[in-house]
Amino acid sequence: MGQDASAGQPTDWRSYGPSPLPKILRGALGAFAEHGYQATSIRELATAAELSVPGLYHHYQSKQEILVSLLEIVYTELLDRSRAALASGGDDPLARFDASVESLLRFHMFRRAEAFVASTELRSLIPENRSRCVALRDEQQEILATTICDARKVYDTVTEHAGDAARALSTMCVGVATWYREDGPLSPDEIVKRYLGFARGLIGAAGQG
Amino acid sequence: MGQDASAGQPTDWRSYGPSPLPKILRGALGAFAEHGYQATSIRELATAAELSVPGLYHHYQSKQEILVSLLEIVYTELLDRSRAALASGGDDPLARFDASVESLLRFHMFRRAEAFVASTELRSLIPENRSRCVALRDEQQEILATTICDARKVYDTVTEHAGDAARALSTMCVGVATWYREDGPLSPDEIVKRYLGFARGLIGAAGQG
Amino acid sequence: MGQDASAGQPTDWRSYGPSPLPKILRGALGAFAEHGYQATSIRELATAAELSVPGLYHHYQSKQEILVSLLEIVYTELLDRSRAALASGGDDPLARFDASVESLLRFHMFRRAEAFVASTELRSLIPENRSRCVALRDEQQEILATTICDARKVYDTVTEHAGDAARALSTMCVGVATWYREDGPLSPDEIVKRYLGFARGLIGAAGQG
Amino acid sequence: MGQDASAGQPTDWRSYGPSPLPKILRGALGAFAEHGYQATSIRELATAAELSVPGLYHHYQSKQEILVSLLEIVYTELLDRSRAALASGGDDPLARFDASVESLLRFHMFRRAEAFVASTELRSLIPENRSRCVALRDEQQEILATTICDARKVYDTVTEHAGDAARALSTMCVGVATWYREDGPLSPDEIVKRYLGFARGLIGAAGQG
DNA sequence: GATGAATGAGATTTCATTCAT
DNA sequence: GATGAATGAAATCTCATTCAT
Repeated sequence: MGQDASAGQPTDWRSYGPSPLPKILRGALGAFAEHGYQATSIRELATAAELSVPGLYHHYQSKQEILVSLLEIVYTELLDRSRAALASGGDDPLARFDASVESLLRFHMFRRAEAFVASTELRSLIPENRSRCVALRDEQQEILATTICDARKVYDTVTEHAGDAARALSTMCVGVATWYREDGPLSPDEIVKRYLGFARGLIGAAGQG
Repeated sequence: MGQDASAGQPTDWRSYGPSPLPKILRGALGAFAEHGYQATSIRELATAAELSVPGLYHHYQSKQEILVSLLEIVYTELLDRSRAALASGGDDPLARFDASVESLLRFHMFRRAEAFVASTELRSLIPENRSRCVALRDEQQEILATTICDARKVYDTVTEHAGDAARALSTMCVGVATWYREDGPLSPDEIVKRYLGFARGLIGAAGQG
Repeated sequence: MGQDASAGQPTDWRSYGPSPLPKILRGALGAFAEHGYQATSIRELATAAELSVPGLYHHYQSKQEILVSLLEIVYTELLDRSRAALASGGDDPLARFDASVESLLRFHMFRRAEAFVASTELRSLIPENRSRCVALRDEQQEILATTICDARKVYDTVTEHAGDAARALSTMCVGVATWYREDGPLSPDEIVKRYLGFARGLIGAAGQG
Repeated sequence: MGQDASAGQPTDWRSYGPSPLPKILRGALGAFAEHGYQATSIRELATAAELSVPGLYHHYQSKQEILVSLLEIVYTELLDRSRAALASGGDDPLARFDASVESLLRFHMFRRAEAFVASTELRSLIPENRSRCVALRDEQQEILATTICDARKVYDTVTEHAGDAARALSTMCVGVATWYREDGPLSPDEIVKRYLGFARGLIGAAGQG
């Protein structure tokens, strides 16, 4: 109850299949991750999508539209998973906090390129598109701030500055996308473990739970 | 008392005057911060430097050279200040840790644009230039890792994974450059205070010192 | 009495119903009138015709074919009406001249867009198509030249240079399509009256008839 | 006195040297006259100017700017010559009328391509540029209307509709640019003579002077 | 060092047209 | 006839860079 899939949402926020991006966006993702949006030409995007240049324009009106489409999908998936994680934490504030952080971490490992591009290329969006994506990102961050606040209440540490802590914590987790490699020395589970330690310490809830 | 200048290094790692960049690099910094390296044209750089285009080429051989010159200066200043901060901490491991973090934070506030461009445009360097800059950055991070390790030894928390913690901590502090504004609601001192709290918690040394 | 239809020709060269163009050509006419042939895309033509792009190609083999089809219809209608007008003038040379001019004028008011496009886009036709249309136009102009010549004979003014006069006169009437508006200050009848005055003066037959 | 050149104005409105256009505009003129503005590519313009494409952009910011620059020069020369012609007519209304018409005619013969492009490509200007050129053209036409009015007063023909007559007359003269060839059967002087006949007839002042 | 002029290469985008369904 | 997808060619324009003066 409550964990059954509703309307195509990911049933399990911990499980990651292959990225569900359409071919063009998958190709664009790779190129943007490698050289950045500005340094990626339409030709590269077309090649990556195994299309001619006008073929690409048949699906998207502009390079900018490709970027927004990609980022909206990414931020939406992140938000969906964050919500699912939050819900899975039940009533225990610390469990909810842990789940939120873990979700953020896993996303930045299993959707490494997506997350990396989403954070580095926000600046490449035109204002209108950017604000839509920033809204999604902020909503996600708000979840984190709330769980921090709640967790701190229970363990009677300071409950102030939850927003600052959320931003710091978020930055820390987002940074994982910068260096994580599937074939690196640490397994995702191990990374989650270590970072959860960092995270609890950061909010002043270490040693508990 | 420990503040004596050594070899032209900044006497006080806490004090920031105006950025000592040559005019061309100062202009480039602004442009790169605003639009990114790729999206900035040589003409914009020349205009920002109040120079003609060939005049600019008189000083730097290429756009790439402008970027690498800028980033080397920035990373070098950061490293110098980190070393000075470290030294100012004397023999107390926790003081050394605090100083390292504080130095990192202050740099990302008072050299906001510099730090932002240095981290976002590393990718725009050609491999050879990039590795030189990465080496400087890594050296700075190594300082942090060492202080973490030392601090933990004293407070008998885990001494493993200091590298991970250093990376996480570093990411967190670097992120400050993304949002800090001189006219924002928080003073630099206040930010330092809060983040030092986060930092100590993160490495498991909260409540001490 | 002289108004009997011959071979589907318009009975009355003075009366104008809605333009009898097929839908595709009507749409093309509007687009060509507004932006010109070169600046009009096949997609615009398809949209204007409420057809898909391949649907449009089902009817016409190319953009060029659309243009030539349109222009041939227009020049043919103009020629037909000129002939009808001429015939309606009976044996009176001046009446024949007046009718020719009036017909030309009315066509350039009531088939304003058609006439405008026909004259401005002749140059956009490939040579083969152009020569067919030019032949039709020249035939029309020849009618005018003949009536000028005949009218002058009667009123013993110079009968030379009828070709020049025809061209000048024709240009003058064609120009009406450039500025005439249905909701303008002058009624078609009023315009005809004034221009007939100009025309008679031009050929040296003023004050007569 | 009065015929000496003042400030670079053409001393004699009847005499035409080679067109004083800068090389780029001269090349553009030829191309626009041949294929029209829309059908002329930047590459053709560059080739005609014996420049590379970016070389062309060094001098003009856009294709549109090339067109306006050209048209403004053309309309300005036409207006200057019209004023000079008017002045040369002294106090005699008919002489002033004749001079105005003759000036218009000569311009459309000796600046054939210029005049042709100026009239056919007005529509290719963006509104702002168009209105500037239209203002120049209208001023020229206003001169014609005034002379018509004055001439008619003297010969007690109708003085109404001078604006209509000016437009009709102007159109007629402009049309000369469509067909005039230097190596054609008629000399400029001969054409002027015939068209002056047409013009006087058109305004109802034939047989006089 | 400033200036004006120039360029090869390449950017994004649009074109007319076609084909399988 | 409609549709969606595709493409080679070409459009306008900008880039980093260079050179003579």
